[in-house]
Amino acid sequence: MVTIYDLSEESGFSPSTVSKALNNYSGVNPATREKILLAAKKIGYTPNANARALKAKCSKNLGVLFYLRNSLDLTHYFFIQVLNEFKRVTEGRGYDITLLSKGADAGAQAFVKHCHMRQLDGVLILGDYTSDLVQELMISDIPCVAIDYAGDLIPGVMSDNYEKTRALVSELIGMGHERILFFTGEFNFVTEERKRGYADAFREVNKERLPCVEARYYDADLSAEYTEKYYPALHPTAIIYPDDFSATGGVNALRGMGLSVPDDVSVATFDGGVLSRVTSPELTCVRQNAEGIGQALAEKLLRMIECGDDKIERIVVEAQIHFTESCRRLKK
Amino acid sequence: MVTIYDLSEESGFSPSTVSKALNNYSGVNPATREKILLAAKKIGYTPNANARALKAKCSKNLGVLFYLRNSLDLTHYFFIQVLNEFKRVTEGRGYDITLLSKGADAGAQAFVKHCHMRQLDGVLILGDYTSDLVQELMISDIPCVAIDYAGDLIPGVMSDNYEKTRALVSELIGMGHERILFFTGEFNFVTEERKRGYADAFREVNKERLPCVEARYYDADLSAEYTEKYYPALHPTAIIYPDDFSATGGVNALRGMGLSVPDDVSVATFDGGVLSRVTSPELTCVRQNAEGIGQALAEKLLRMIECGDDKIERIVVEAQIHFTESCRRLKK
DNA sequence: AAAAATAATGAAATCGGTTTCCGTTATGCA
DNA sequence: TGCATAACGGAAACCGATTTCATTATTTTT
Repeated sequence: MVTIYDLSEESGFSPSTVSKALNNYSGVNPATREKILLAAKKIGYTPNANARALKAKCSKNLGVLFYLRNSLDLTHYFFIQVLNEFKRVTEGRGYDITLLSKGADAGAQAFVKHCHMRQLDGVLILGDYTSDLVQELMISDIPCVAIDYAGDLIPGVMSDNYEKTRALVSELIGMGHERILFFTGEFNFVTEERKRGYADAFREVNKERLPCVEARYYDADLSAEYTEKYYPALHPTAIIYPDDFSATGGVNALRGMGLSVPDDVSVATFDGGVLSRVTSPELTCVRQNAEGIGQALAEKLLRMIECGDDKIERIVVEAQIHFTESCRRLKK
Repeated sequence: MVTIYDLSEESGFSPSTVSKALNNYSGVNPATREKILLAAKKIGYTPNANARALKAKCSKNLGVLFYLRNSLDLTHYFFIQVLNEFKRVTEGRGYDITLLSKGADAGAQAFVKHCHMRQLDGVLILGDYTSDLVQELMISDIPCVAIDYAGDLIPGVMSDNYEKTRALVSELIGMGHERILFFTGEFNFVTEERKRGYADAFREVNKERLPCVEARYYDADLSAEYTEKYYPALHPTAIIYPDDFSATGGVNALRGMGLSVPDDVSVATFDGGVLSRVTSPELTCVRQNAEGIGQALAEKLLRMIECGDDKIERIVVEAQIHFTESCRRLKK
C-alpha cells in the first residue's frame, strides 16, 4: 500500500504538507502542491479512507436501510429505483453507500450500532418505519431521511399523493365512472392521503362513493384473491390498485373471470413501473417520480450532514398521471 | 463515542487485554473475559470498524459492482435478487456491503482505486465484465467473483445454460414444434452455451433448425420490434426469448399482431422472474436459481478471502425448467 | 534598518483500535 | 524447596491519515 509517508518521501515534503496539498488547504505554495500532485500520480497514491475517517470523524459513507415488513430485502422494484438515483447523486459528491444490516448479534439498537461501528455520516431509510429498530435509528444522533415518512422525527420525501389521487378519480368520474373500487395499500400516511383524495373527488361532485377496501399487498396472488372476492360483490366499473404488483395480479384475475380491461372494467394503479408498462394494455397510473425522489432524499441528507440543516420538513415531489387505454369513457 | 480505553477503565483491564477478550483470543482468563464483556454491555461499547481495519488490514467489507452496458445501475431485477441472497450470507458472516462506484475523478483504475481506498476485502461483480475498468479489477490483487463469467481471471458462477436450453428445446420439439425461433441475448459465454444447447437439441433428432437471431436487449420495446420484424419472415410455431423483459415485450407485440399465446405461437423465456409470472399466461421458462447463485458467489468469495482458496473454477448452479400453458402441443 | 506581519513548511500528537513482546505470577514436576 | 514452563496481563509501537502549533523564511511597515 502506498501511504502518505511514501508520498512525503517521494515529493520531499512532510506528511502534513502533503496532506494539506491533497486536501486543497490554503497555506500551501501552489508550486509545492503541483509537485506533490505529480508525485502522487507517479507512485499511484490512493488515500486510505479508513485512516481518514478515524481521524476526521467523517467517513464519507452513507448507510441505506431497506427494511420491508420486518425483513431486510433489496428486491423492492420501486425503492431500488430511488436508491439508484440517490447513489448517483451522492457518489458524485464523494460519498459511498453501505447497505445496513442487523449485524451478527442483532439485538436492540442493531442498526444504530451498525452505523456507529462504520461511522456512517447519514442514513437513507427505505421501507417500513414503524419497527422499533428503525425508530431507534430515527431518534439517534445520526442524520436520517426517509421516503414516505410524515412523522416529526426526521424529514421525509414523498409524492403529492392526495392531489394526484383526487385528480385521477375526478378524471374517472368525468369519464362516467361512479362505481370506482379503491383497493388501498397498508395503513400508513400515504394510504391515508390517497383515501382522502379519493373521497374528496366524490365530495366535489356530490356523489356517493364505494367503500375503500383495505388490503396490504404488493403481492399479485393476494390481489387476485381480493379482486375475485370484491368484484362480484361491488360491481365496480373501474378499479384502482395501490401498486403495480397488485394491479397485474388484479388484471389477471379479472381476465380469469372473463372480463376485459378496459371494455368491462377500467383499471388504474400507483407507481407505474416496468410491470405496469409491459402488461397489455399498459396501465393508467399515478407514476411516482423515482428519480426526483431519490434526488431530493440525497440533497436533503447531504444538506443535513454538510450544512447542519436540521429542519424536519416534508418534501413533496410531483407525481405524474399517465392515462392509457386501460381506462375507457363510459357512454351515458 | 465509547472507545476501548473507556472500556479498559470501566473494567479495570488494559486496552490490550480488552482487545484480546473481545476478539476471543486465547490467553485471557475466562473470568476476565466475562467481566470485560459485561462492562462492554454496560457502557454500550461499539467497536470502531475503521480503526480496526486500519490496523488489521482487513475491513470486513465487500464491494459490489453493478456494471451494465457501461453504466452503474442497480435496477437489474435478476442481479438484485442475486445480491439480496449474497448479502444475507455475507452479513451472517460479519461482512458489510459497499456499492462500488467510479469515484469523483473516474480515470483508469477507478474501481481498483475505490477498493483500495476502502480496503475492501473482496468484490462481487454483476454485469458486463468486458469493460476495461472491470478487467483491471479482475487482474488486480483484490479477490473477485462474478456471475456468468467463464474466463480464467477469476472464478465464475452460472446456471447450467447448455443443458437446460437443450432440454427445453428437446421438449418443445417433442411437442411437435419444429420452427422454433430463438432470440438470443448479447454475445457472451452464456449466450453461446444456450445456442449450443439449442443446436444440439435439433441435431439429436436430425432436424433442421431456424437461424438464431442475435439481439441484445433486456428491453421490451426493442424486443417487440424484433418480434414484429422476424415473426412474419420466419413463421415460427414457438419463440424463445433471452430474458423476461424481452419476453413480455414480445408477447405484447404478438398480441398486437392479432396472435394468441399459446394458440398461435408458444413462448418461453429465460430467468422467470416476477415479470414472467404476472403476465398471462404465465410464461414457460428456464428459471435461474437466483438464491443458489447468490449463495455460491458468497461462499466462494469468502473462501478466497478467509481460506486463501485461489482456485479459478466455474461453479454451476442448476436452473429449473418451468413449463406452463404458454407452450402448447401441436397436433400432428 | 529594525520591527512586525505574513506565508510556507514541518514536528508531533491524535484518532481507536491490534499486536508484539516482555514481565509477573501460577502451576507442574523432580 | 528449587526450577522450568505455562498462563495471564500490560507497555508500547503501529496502522495511515489529519490537525495544531511552532518554526523559519519572506515581505511589508514604520
